[in-house]
Amino acid sequence: MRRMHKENNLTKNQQIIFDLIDKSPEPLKAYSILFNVQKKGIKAPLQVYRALDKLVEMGKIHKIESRNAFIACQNSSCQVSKATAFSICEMCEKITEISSSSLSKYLANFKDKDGMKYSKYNLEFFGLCKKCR
Amino acid sequence: MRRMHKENNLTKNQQIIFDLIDKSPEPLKAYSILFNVQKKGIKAPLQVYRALDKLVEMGKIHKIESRNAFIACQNSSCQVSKATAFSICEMCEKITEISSSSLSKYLANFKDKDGMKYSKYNLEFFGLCKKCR
DNA sequence: CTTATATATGTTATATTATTACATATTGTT
DNA sequence: AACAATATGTAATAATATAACATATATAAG
Repeated sequence: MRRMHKENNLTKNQQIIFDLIDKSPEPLKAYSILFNVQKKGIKAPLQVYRALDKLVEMGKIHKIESRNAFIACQNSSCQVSKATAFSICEMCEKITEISSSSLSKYLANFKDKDGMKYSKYNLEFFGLCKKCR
Repeated sequence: MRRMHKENNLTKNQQIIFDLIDKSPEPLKAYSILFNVQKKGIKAPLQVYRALDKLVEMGKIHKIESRNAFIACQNSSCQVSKATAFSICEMCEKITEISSSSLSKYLANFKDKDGMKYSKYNLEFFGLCKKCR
């Protein structure tokens, strides 16, 4: 290996796994990722989960919590993901990252009754997409 | 058993599991629930998951997706839960249901770029609670 | 360049979370 | 009483995720 992570470069495993997720039209699950990268030498679940953790941390991908699946960041790529919102079609499972500045402003400034402000949030909307309606 | 679910009554297993979650100060995980209700005759994971599914469907409890844990509804109890928001302390894991009419109004009326409106949402905020700050 | 430290990888085993499949029982309705 | 719908019981297994430990590579400091 030439070098590891200078600046924001990805390591070998991270790159392999990011590429797969990034070119996928739909969110991928950890073991489906594992299956798809075995030919590239990634053999164990832990290797996948470690790369996923780092990629999430960097904001390159997001986890769709209600689906245990991972999707490449579709917004301001490569930023740390502290504020995520997704649209999920309950029929066809099409999942899209929502990019709405009014929504993100509203949520970033939201304070609860005790005045607690939050450093991070994840929002998942459910409904029917155009096709499925 | 005398009767099952007339009106909104819970069945035997649902009641046992709801009572446990309702009196718990913190969200409970499925297998911790299972362990705690084995003395009451509920022996298998599936019995727990089935009751949990129904209770979520009825809005008596909510699932905290990022934690795979279940919490009793703390808002308008016993309504179908289509709109949920939680506050999660990343230090002590204290989790609270957020009850803010402005937030719920904002989200219930949110439309994305394509004009898509949603029938359901789940929002999880992360930060540090009062004690942990 | 060499050493130290942090980060990444490889590997095995195992823990945790959730569902499939099938049989039986109870409820509410006709 | 007969039926359909819902709930329960049980065993097996699938799917998701982490612990523990060894090795390798990268970056920073001397």
